[in-house]
Amino acid sequence: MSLIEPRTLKGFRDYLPSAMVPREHLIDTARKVYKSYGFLPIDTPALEYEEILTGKGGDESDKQLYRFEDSGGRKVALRFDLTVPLARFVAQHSHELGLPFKRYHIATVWRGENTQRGRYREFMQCDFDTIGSESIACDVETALVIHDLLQAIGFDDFKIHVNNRRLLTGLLERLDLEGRSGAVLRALDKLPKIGPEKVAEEMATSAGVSAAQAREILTLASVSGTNDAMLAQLEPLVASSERGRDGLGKLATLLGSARAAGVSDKRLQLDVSIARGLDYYTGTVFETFLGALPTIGSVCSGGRYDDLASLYTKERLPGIGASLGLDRLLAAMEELKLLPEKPAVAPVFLPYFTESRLTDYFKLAARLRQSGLGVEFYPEAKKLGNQLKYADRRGFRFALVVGDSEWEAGRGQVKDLKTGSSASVPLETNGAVSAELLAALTASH
RNA sequence: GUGGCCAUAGCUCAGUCGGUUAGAGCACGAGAUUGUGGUUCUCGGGGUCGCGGGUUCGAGUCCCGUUGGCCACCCCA
Repeated sequence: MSLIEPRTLKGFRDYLPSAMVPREHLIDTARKVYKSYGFLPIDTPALEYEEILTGKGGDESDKQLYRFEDSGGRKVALRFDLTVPLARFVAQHSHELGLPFKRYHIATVWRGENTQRGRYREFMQCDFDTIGSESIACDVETALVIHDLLQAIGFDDFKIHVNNRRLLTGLLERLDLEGRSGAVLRALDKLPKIGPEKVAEEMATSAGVSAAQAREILTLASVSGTNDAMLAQLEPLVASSERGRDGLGKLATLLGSARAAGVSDKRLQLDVSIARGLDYYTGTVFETFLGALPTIGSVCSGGRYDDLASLYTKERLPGIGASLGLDRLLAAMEELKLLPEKPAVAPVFLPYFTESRLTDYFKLAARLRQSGLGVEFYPEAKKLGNQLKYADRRGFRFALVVGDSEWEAGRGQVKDLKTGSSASVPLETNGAVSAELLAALTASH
């Protein structure tokens, strides 16, 4: 009989413990940061009616959608991001939620696009959004969450690029290019990659922008310097547009408030050229780059949208949020060797030494766990050397060696696997785990 | 979706001009005086040379297709 070749689909991955441990750690960190700002968890189905998911996002996301007919003949699709399901969710439940509604959502999404380093067809997003408020306070808070998140993950060298789309839409309005903002923005997004001339070319072909118009747009986009200097330079450029002035004012407030909250200008940078691909952003936009690995792209992106759920409800639901690119971030951390080689395990390793004492080992391990210590008991009474080798490879900190003589003496040998030293301590006092044992097993260096 | 490069052991790779039983390091398993790991030494298991077809007396090696990976474009986390 021929065997079935074990394999996974292109762009879909298995996660071994060495990959899963840092992954869970990252998710825990994100959860902790989101909660510290009052965001609440939600979840939605992986599968939605196709019409829910195809309504927005344009041709490009439609192409990348995994869709099929279920056995009941319904047209369904796998969610492509967490924002569209959020829109549906809020439209459906807004009366029970209360506004403003702050949620986070950590879940898998699927895109049938070509794979690349850090880019898969199944990947996880960690979104947080604030729905139902247009206050600039939410924009500030979004920046702070991104900042805290990256810092909590352990990055020191990163930069959040921030912009406001109203700057540009204000200018486009004045240039009578209002309807073509999407194409202009996409071209502008490539500025750092292909340079101003190519961008002007692309704007001419894709949006019919004249050379003079392109010059104005590029002048706006090429403003540089410190945040304060840029704000000053931008002022005259947008002065004639109310929308532009509003965008600039919001940026100034955002930068000032973030600074007051302790975010240094090194980490939050006004960048007029970032625009974000998706058309639904209307105000503040964010992209976050790692100083050590800018080529991997943005690891946390988001922005403000003023009509999140208009496809599903007549209620007006403005919002702002961002998404942490978990897989991209993990790929970056792996490349930068920020991930531990040995996954963390239970702190205490208990070798199975005296075969006839099985129940005693279980009793000892159970007591230690009740005292709050993680304990792994080796399942086979193999040679001690082999068991210690196993413990060493897994990265255990302590081995509690208890053999014939130890059982008889009522004492255990606590071996520090890092230093190789060991100490003999009593196993119990008055029928409970002895204080000496607990102390020896929780000692840290 | 378009284009380029690549595919040999679990991993990283060597394999001459097309020639005989396809190699190394790491990893894994066993052992080196009875109950002490990380270093060392010995031995061992593990390969449809991604898959399918073709050329040839003969293909890991050349050709075509296919699948997968990487990279660029597109798009995006």
